[in-house]
Formats: sequence, structure tokens, C-alpha cells
Amino acid sequence: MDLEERYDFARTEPQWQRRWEAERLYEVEEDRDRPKFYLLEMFPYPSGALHMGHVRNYIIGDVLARYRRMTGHNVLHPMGYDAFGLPAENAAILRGVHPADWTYDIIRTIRRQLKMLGISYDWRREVASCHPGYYRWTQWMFLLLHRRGLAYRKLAPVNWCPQCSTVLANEQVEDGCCWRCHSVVGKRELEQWFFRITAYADRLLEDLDLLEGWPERVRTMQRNWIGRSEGVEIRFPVVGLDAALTVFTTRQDTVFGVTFMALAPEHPLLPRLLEGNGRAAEIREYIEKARKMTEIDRASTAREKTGVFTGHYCTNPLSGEKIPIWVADYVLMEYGSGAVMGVPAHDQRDFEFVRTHRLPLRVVVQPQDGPELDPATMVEASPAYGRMVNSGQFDGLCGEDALRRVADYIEEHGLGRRAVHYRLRDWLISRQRYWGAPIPVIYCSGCGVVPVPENALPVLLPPEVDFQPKGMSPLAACPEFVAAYCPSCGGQARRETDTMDTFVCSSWYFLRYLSPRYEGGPFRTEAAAYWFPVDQYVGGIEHAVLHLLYARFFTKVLYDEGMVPHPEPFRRLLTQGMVLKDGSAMSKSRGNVVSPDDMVRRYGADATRLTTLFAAPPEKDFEWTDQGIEGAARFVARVWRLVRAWKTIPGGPPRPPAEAERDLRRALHASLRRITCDLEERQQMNTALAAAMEMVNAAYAYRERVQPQDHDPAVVAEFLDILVRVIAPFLPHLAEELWRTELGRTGSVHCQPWPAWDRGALEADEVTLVVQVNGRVRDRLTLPADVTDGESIRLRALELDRVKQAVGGRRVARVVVVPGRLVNVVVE
RNA sequence: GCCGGGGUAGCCGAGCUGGCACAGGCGGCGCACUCAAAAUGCGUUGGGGCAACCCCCCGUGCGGGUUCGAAUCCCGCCCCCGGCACCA
Repeated sequence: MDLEERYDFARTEPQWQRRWEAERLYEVEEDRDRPKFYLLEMFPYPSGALHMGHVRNYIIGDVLARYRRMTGHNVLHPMGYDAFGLPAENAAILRGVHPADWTYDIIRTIRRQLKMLGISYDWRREVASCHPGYYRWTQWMFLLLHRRGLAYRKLAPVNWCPQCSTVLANEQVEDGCCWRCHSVVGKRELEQWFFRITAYADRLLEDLDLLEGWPERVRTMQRNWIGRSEGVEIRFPVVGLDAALTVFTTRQDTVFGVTFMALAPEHPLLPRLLEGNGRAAEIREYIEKARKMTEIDRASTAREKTGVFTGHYCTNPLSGEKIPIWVADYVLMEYGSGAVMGVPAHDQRDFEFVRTHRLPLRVVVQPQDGPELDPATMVEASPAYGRMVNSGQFDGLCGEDALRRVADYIEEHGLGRRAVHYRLRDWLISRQRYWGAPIPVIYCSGCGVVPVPENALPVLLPPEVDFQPKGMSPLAACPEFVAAYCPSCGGQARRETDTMDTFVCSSWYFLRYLSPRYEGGPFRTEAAAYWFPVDQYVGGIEHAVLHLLYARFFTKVLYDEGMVPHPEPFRRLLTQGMVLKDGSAMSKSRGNVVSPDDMVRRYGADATRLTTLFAAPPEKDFEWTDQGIEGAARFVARVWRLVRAWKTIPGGPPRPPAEAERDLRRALHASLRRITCDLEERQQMNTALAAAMEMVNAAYAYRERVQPQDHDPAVVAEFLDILVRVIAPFLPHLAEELWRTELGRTGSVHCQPWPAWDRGALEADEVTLVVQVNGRVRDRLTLPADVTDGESIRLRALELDRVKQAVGGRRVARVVVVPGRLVNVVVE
């Protein structure tokens, strides 16, 4: 072999990419005779060229897709673009180009990058959510939800991002800041469209148990987000007023310990309590102050609990006691009923409140263990469940029983009812921006809110619009768009001018891929019957409660509508970690972006793929290093040289395998088994690749050990055949080059069946047992593999010099023999 | 505070359901090839003790426990990452 010869990835890789496209290798149709496998990566938001962090996602997905193809599956592996959204609009404002031009430009770049990496997509199925052929069906989804009573309009205080100049859903506010631009989010009172995701709260929660293929972390995050609490709502009549305050509590066993009532400053009953109230001025001042506070300040637990007494009282319906009503800004209007029964002895917040305002405290639950609670000496609340005291007829009841009996009593006496509350809020989907799918609704002075008829979709986004943000929807300033006829009465009417949240577009895209150009509906139900659900989804953890929750919600609605055969969209989920550079996530503003274009140019697509796959398990973050990719490129070349050197071994008569051949075959099949397990069950590409490297190392060791003229042709041929197949998912270009060009095989390696390991090759003639004395390794014992008799192994172990030495004449108490593994001699 | 996930060489990481701790890579060192270098191939690489091989001791965040045997199981801590959090 000429050592100067090098693997020319720059020539080879594009050549095979063109060939695969010409051979339509990755294009699939429904095929009832083959098991399907739907493999999907989260589609990118086209806000710029992809960096290494983005492409890791597609590389991981591609390995799994290629592996499934080789295991005989009919693999659907599509790609598209989450192309409606703010970055495009902001870039357009900044650069004076139209968002559509900007978006399609970036899409071209991303498509080129994905092709350059050799990702095996069925490109015919590409979708872009900003295309009318797509958003027509996003609008259709809106109408479906509307028809099912799941889309409604209401006036509510909503999150407003001043930077993005639009409202945001709760899920899109992180620590009081906009998820995208990190500006502090304020509140505005606006009439907006919501999706009633809370109607599905229980199912979204319960079905998490079905998602065994999801990381526990994501399931926990969704559980936290949904935040289900079981309790009771209790009505406290207001003294001297024909009204009652309803409170929600999960601790009805503490109801005899209520010493005050606290209302949120926004509570609707407050205006009535202020009528003719001598303290009205003071109270109003407090309410105003609370209103002006930012969400973050108000939510701070570090703040002292402030409040003012309203001068009014209500009656505890169980004890008959008179309870003072306060206003306190630690009570949130958005949760429960905006009123809290204050039980200072058993709730830390209420405890802090009474300490500042000198209100009384009463112990009504004694913990099962620990000292008796004494109100005089308590320094914090005691939230533990226990035995009810000072609670009249309920005294002595404990724990769950107490909760149940009090709830029963409340219901039987009409004082309230059992209730379940959620942290989850309805999904606010209106956006006061231009670059999104218009909400398909018309407002008629006579008929009210009228949905656009399905056959009038899409409601097209007009191209010529001034989209400079002015705190209102750009479409409202476009008279041609606003003017409409009422679909119901035909009279002059007005169009809705808000667009839909980007997350609406991405809540159903995995269904559009199934029949991407279908005109008769969002997707062909027969296609869904075959392909749905996604078998393996790959994407970032950042969507744990955003996209992944919304997509589950949409799927359940479509399931109820009978359009999809399964209530969950993603059977298995892999959340890949980030690629870090200099210790942090890549971003343009940080200037630490590693470009896949550079890496592919310098080292090739396969080496780039290998680097991201081998550096760490897929779900973990890893630091990008130049040494890493150099090592990857070395391995690519090492494989190439091995195959080049070995393909010329002439055939010869079969011969009995010698020890060197048996060792090589054992290493080959042991690695094959490991790679198969790692891909099949654990999805650990890094360890699969480690096994592939061991495989190659074993071949080099064989070449050191055996003279070239003595290389066993049959063993070498088997080795190359298996090696090239197993590297195919990881290094698709190299594998194809070796398969077709070097080994001269016909057809693509990517259409070959995945090899099965040979159990027989794994069996060794001899096994080496570890011999321990008191758990420490002292020697080794090599025996023919067929010696499994414990007694003879025991005797031979005790005969070993080093064992005798370690035993040192002490009495042998017992000998543990694990055949095939070890012997442990236990001495006193 | 609650919930989830982690902590193994100089670095990235293997180690499954208790059985030789550290596979594979990176980095380091050495050898071969070369006039030389690069590239490549081979060897070596946890710490300590010993002149030295053998060998011995220590070593998976910390402290206990279970076990013939623990990175792995149990109990109690510490630290890191992520989520939720004035949610009644």
C-alpha cells in the first residue's frame, strides 16, 4: 500500500450525496409489508446558519434513522422549518428586507448544510410553516379547536413583552422575563385568544405515565408545570354583605385554625368591600402599590408579607368564628380564587404574615411524632399532617382520614365542594406581530365572532405591510386585510389582525410530513394510521414544557376528533445535550460559534459527525475541541487504510482457524454485539463507537501478529463485510465508498441488512477466573471453558502459590465460586 | 423548600441486574519508519512504597451499613446541574 495515499473525503462525500439523491435512497412510501419507523428531529427555527450545537440534533437522529433502515424498517425521516416567528420579523426591520425573503434565504443555507452532512432525509416531504400551503392547515387547526370549544377569547391580564411588542404565553415567560429576548415582562389587560389546554390537564398528566421512552427529567418538568392539586373550595360568608368569599385549600384539616382571610389586591369583591368604608383610602393606596409592582418583585419570597385590614369580617362556616378580611399582595389572583384562608400555625406564609401584623395563631394539627406544638414558642409553621385538635367534632382525626372527613362534611352541609386546581393556565396564542399565521376569525357587528369557513382558507398574510412595531398588530394598519364580509350575514365586517403564536405551527408539523402536499386536509388519515406516532423524537431539553406540551395537547384533540390513532405523539424522546465552546453554549453574540461548514471543509462530514457522536452520551453537554475532531479524522482514515490494505487479500482454500483468527473473530463479534445493543436499546452512540474502534484495533493487532501472506481470506472477508456495515450509520460516506468502490459490492451499504453476531465466535476455549483472597485479587486461574465444576475449581484455586501465600496458613472459612467469573477464598 | 439528574484518571468518558475499577478517545512519554519532520504503526500512561522486577498499600464526592465481595444496594451528609416555587 502506498502510504502517501490519503482518503479524499472532499471528493468522496459530495459524490455519494449526489448519488444517493439520484437513487432516491431515502424516499419512502407507506408499505404495509414492512414495519414502519418514524424518526423525527425537532425542526429548526431559521434564524441563521446552523452551528455545531444545532447539527448535533440531526446527526444523532440520522444515526438512528440509518440503523433502523438496516434493521428492515420502513423509515420516515423528514425535515422542515419552523419558519414563522419574531426573529425573521426583527431581522427584516433591522435590515429592511421582507421576512419572507430573509427566511427563505436562511432555509436555503440550512438545507445546504444538512445535505453537506449527509443526513438521510426524504427531501420531497420538506415543509415550511410560513408557506400558505402549510399555514392554511394551521388555521384549520384553529377552527377545529374553536369548533370543539377549545379556542376562546377573553379579556385578561396578559404577559406583555415590551421589546418584542407582543403578548406571551405563560410557558414563554421565564423568571418574569421573555424567553426569547429576556426583557422584563409586564402585564396588560387585553382581549386575546386562548386555547383551553387546561381542559386536558388531567390527561396530559396521566398519560405521562405511558411515556416510558421519555427521560424522567422531562416528565417531571411537565408534572411540575401542570401542577395538579386536590382540595376543597370553601365558602366563607361575608358579614353584613350578601356575598361570600370562596377559597381553595388542600388543607381542609386546618380549617379550624383560620385566623384571617387574605384577598389578592385584584380580587373582584374588593370594590364592594370599599363602599362606605372609612379605611378606603388606605386600602386603595395599598392596591395601587401592588398593581405597580413588577411580577418579579411581587413574587419574591424574600419580601416581607405586607397587607391591610379591610375592616370587614367573614364567618368560618365550620367553626362559626368571625374572621377579619385583609388584602395581601402575596395572594395571587391567577391561582385558585384569589383568596386564601390564613392558617398561620400550619402554613409558613400565613405564619410570616401574622408575625408582622400581630394576628393570633391557633394550633389545630398536632404532628404524629415530635414535641407538642405550643403557639407561644413556635418559630415557624408546622405544615406536617397529623392529628386534628381544637377542631370540635373532628378532634382526633388523622392524616388522609382527616382530609376526607372534613371534605365530606363540607359537601354534605353545602359549605363548599371538592375541587382540583392546576398551575397550568390556558394557552394564550394571540400575537401582535406580522410574521405569523393570521387567526382565521371575522368580527361582525351583527353576528359577533365568526370563524372563517374552512373552504375560505388560507387567510393569506398580505405581503405589503408596514411591520414596524407600534404596540399594536401590524395587520391592523392594512385596510385591505382588515376589510371583510361576514361569512354568516354577508355584511361588512372586520378581520382579526393578530397572528398565532409560533408554537401553534409546531404543534402539528409532525403530521404534515405524512402527506406534505395533501390538499384535502392537514394530513391524510390513512397516512397517519400507518406512520403515527413518531417512534423516536430527538430534540433539545429547552422545549420540555413548551413545544412538547403543546404538541401533546394538539395530538389529544386530534385523537378525540378521530384523526390520529394514538393519544400521544412521541413514543420515545431523546433530549440531546448542548455543544459548548469555551465553557458556554454557542451563540453569535458570544462569538463562540463553531461552524459545521468549516469543519466539513477541513475534516469532512464523517469526521464532523463522529466528533459529535463520540464526545459524550447524546443527552449530555460536551465541549467542542479541535483535538476531538482530529482524533475523529484519524479514525476515519484508519478504517479506510485497513480496508484498502485488506481488500486485496487473495482468496484461498478454507483452512482450520488458528488462535489468531479465533481471537480476531471473537473481537469482531463481541464489538458487533455491543454496537447492536447500544443502538437498539440504549442509544449510546459514544459507546457503540468505542466498540467500533476496538473492532478496528483488533484488526490492526491481527496484522501485527500474522504475516500478510498468512492472513486468512475468509476471516478477513467476513471482517470487512461486518465492519463496513456497522460504521454505515455513523460514517455514511466512508462506508459507502468502501462498500461500493473498495469492496466492489453492488447496491448501497445503506440498504444492506444489519449483521447478526455469531454466538459461536464469542465462545472462548479457555476462561480466566479471578482468584481473590478476602475480596482482593491475588491471582488468576486459566481453565478450559468446559470446566464448570465448583469443587475442582475450588481445589485448583487453593493450589495456587500466591493464594497459599496470601492465606498464610490461616483457616479457610469458605470458598465462593462463581463459574466463569471468579473464586473468592475467605479466611479468618 | 419540593422534585429530577449527576459527582469515576491530566481531560472527555466506559463500567448492564453486586464479581478483575477505568473500555474507547484526547493529551503525555517512548520506540520504529525518515537525512529530518509530518503522517503512520507499535508500546506505555491512576497515586504511593521498593534500588529494582515480583510484590505490597491506597484509590469511584464524604461518613456509616449490608455482603464472601460495593463505583453499583441501603442509611446519613456534602457539592454540582436542571425544573418548580408566596400555587394556598
